[in-house]
Amino acid sequence: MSNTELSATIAKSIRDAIVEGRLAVDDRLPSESELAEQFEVGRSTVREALKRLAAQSLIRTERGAFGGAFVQRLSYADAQAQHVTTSTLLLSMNEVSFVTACQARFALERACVDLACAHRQAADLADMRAEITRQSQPDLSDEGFCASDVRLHRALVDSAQNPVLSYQLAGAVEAMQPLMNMITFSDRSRSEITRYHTMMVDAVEARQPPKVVRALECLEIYTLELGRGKILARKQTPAR
Amino acid sequence: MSNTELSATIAKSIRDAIVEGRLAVDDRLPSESELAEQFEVGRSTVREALKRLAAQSLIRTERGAFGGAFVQRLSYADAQAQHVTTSTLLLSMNEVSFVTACQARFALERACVDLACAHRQAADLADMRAEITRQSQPDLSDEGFCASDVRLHRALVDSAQNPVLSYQLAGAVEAMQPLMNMITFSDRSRSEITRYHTMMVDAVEARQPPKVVRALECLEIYTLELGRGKILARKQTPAR
DNA sequence: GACATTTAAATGTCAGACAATTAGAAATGT
DNA sequence: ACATTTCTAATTGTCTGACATTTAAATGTC
Repeated sequence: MSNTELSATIAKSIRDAIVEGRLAVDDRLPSESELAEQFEVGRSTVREALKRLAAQSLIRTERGAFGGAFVQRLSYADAQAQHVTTSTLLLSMNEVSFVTACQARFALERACVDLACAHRQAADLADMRAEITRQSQPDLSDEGFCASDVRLHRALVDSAQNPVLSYQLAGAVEAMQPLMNMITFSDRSRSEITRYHTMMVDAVEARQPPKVVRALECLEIYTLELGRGKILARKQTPAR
Repeated sequence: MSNTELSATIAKSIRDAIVEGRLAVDDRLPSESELAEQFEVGRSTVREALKRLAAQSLIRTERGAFGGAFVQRLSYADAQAQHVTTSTLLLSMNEVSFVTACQARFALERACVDLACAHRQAADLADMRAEITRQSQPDLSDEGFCASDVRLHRALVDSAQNPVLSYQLAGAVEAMQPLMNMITFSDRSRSEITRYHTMMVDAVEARQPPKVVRALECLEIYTLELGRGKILARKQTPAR
């Protein structure tokens, strides 16, 4: 306790006030000088605390007269961005096997199948079909293929029309992209994947959850197969 | 672009270096003074940037000679803590209906059923049964009941033996707790919930995924029913 | 060789200054 | 009366220099 830095303590104090609702969205915090007085610290210490909160999208700051720090409404987009960053780093900095990550990813994705079949709109289907078309272009780079893959799965998740679910799943799916980028896709594997994608979207359109699940399972098995040969020598501690 | 603060730019620059692997785990960053020179800014600006990174658990700082800022390995625990905070705030600061949140939560939880049945250990079952026993104590407070509920579901998720899945799901489940805490549990509803919990654990022990799913569905329906009457007047913007 | 002391490097904190930004008030012009 | 410009005050952003604190390593002492 004695070792804790003041700026961390102050950040925690303010964060608690926000989490517990004592500070509501768009409320203005006291100015930096006032906070410095209240907490009996220097202004720079307060500023470090505020930067910590800003890094978590808990506050935003505005300059000028009547500016200051305001409690920020955490948007789905911000929350998802943070989730993606965290998940990506977690995967890249720990010895996570390709199998474990893949298993988790597809298990999670299956979570949206029932709702997707129930609530999918024409626009969702169009989005997904558009990505499948893009994936069939022969001049698409590997990165482009992976990016399109992510967008397709993202569209599947969104078709459940549940923003909370989208936030959770899209984060998980996007975090897998760097791992997928390690795989080079031959013409053959591309067409195989696209075939499963088509199966999947057809089943969503037909509102047949078990068929969607089956397509996803095919994809999972095939992805694992593609990843198997791949050297899983991860790069997180390259030398020494 | 012209409006971006220097400390944010510097933080982004270092964050990119970490994400792209140019800085590996436990690498030491240059000292604050050296960074200040390199980026041609004052030391306080560098410090604000470092605090932003520290808030995301991307670095840790050590004091004293040969101290400094080190790239930190993001642990599952840290990642999950961040996920819980983010998810909780997302739910508390946006107009998310109880139904939407509940739907997402149970859809996600179903994602671990197959793996849980396949890989559950005796210890997992023991953990879950222990929580059920605790929930049957009549002198347990509502908060205690909810906390035990979270631990039970957490144990279910962990029994899949997939840390990536645990991280994702545990975050989602824990984030729902504040919403659940709004419900007061009568003796009758407690015993009803405990009954479903027992069904669920029995099915996991018997390795019968469909039965687990059915128990979870019962729980979801019953939870929704309990939440329905509840005033869903959310507190995020109490008075204007 | 074991223990105590000193030293140097680094972060943590503070105070004071100034620049940049911005909304609103005041002044000015028509 | 209204529009435009200028001024003003509040606030964040940045820099500088100072000092306190912490810590590992170097040095000294027995």
